[in-house]
Amino acid sequence: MALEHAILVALLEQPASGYELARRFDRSIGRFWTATHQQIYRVLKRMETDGWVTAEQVGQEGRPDKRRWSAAPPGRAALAEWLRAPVQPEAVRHELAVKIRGAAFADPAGRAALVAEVERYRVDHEAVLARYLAGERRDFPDATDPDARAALQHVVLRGGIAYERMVLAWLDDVLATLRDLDRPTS
Amino acid sequence: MALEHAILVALLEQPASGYELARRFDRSIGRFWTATHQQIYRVLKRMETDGWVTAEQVGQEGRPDKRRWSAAPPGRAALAEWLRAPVQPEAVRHELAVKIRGAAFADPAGRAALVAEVERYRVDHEAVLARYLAGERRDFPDATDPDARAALQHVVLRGGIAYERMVLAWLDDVLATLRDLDRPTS
DNA sequence: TGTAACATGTAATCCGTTACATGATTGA
DNA sequence: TCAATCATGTAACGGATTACATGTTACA
Repeated sequence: MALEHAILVALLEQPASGYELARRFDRSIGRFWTATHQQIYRVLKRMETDGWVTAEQVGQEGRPDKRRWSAAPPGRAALAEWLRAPVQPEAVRHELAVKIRGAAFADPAGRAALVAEVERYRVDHEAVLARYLAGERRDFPDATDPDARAALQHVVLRGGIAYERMVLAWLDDVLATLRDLDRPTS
Repeated sequence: MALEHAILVALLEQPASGYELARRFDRSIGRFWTATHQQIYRVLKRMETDGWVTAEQVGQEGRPDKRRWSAAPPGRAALAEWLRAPVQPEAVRHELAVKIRGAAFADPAGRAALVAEVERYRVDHEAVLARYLAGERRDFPDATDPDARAALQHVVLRGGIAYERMVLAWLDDVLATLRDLDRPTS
C-alpha cells in the first residue's frame, strides 16, 4: 500500500487540507496515483493516530474552517524507510487491450463500435498530452531545473509525456489493424 | 469490472480449466490483466450460475479430473454488449513515480538506495521486453498475420513492446536525473 | 434560483490479496 | 525423498468504490 506514502510526499511538497489534497490527486499527483476524497479522509485519520501527520486548524472568513495537514517526523521516517523498500510489481489492468482481443469474436458492427470507441479514447489521450505539455512549459521553462524537487517532478512529468506519446502511436496502430480486418479482401 | 470479460475472451480463444486459465493469466493475458487462481475460481463459479460459461468434465489418467470451461451464448452476448460500452478510465497506481518525487525529501544515502532499486527495476523490464520480442518472433513470424485473431493478439503484443521500450528509455532519464542531484557542484 | 466550488465526513458493498487446505503424479 | 506441477477450492482481511449526508459562499 502506498496511498499513505503518496499523501506524505504531497504534504511534504505543500501542506494542505483534505479537500485540497483530493484536488491535487485529481491533477498533478493523479498522473501516477489516484485517490478519492473518501479514501483521503480515512487514511489521513489513520495517519494522524499513527503520528505521521499533524493538523493545524485554520479559520477562514466566509468559508468552513479547514485543517491544514503537515507531515510529522515519524511520517518522514516512514517515508524514508518505504523509499528503501523494493518497488512492488504493479497489477496490470488494461481494459482496452481486453476489448481489442475480444474484437476477434465480435461481428463487423461490434468492431465498428470499437473503432469509434478507440477514436474517442485517442482524443482523450491527445488532450492529456496537451495538458502535460502545457504544464511542462508553465512549470519547467528552464533547460535546467533549479533544485532537486523541480528536477524530480520534471522527470516524472516527462514520464507521463512519454507514456501519452507511446499510447497515441499505439492507438494509431490499433486503429489501422482494426480497420484492416473489415477491408474488402486486400 | 472486467475480469469476467477477460475470462470470456480467454475461453473463446481456447477453452481451459481454471488452473490453465490461471497459468495463462500469468503469461500472455497477464500482460494486460492480472488475476490469481483464487479470483478465477470464484468468478468462474459466478459466471456458471449466470449461464455465461459451461463446464465439461474431463477425466485424465494419472491426474486429477479437470473441468474444461467454455464460453456459452449468454457469455458471448454479455461480451458483445461490454465491447460496445465506453472504456472506463483506468486507475493509475505508479509506485515508482511516488518514490521518485519522494526522493526530493531523502538524504543522499536514501537517494543512492533508490538509484539501486531503479537499476534493479530496469533489469526486470529489460527481461520483460526480451520475452515479448521472443514471443513475437515465435507467434507472429510472418509480416502479415493470417487471421483477425492473430492480428489483434499481435497488435496488443506490439503495445506491450512499445510500453516496455518507453519505460526503459524513461528509466534511463530517471537514473541520469537522480545521479545529477548528488553530483559535486556541476 | 440554482449551480459550482469549498469542506468534511459515514455506510454499504464489492473486489483483491493473503493465507490456509487437500491430494495426486512426475522426475531429480 | 523432496520439489515441482497439476488441480480445485475456502476463509479472513483490508482496501477501494459508490452512494449517501450536511452545510456554506460566490456567482450567473
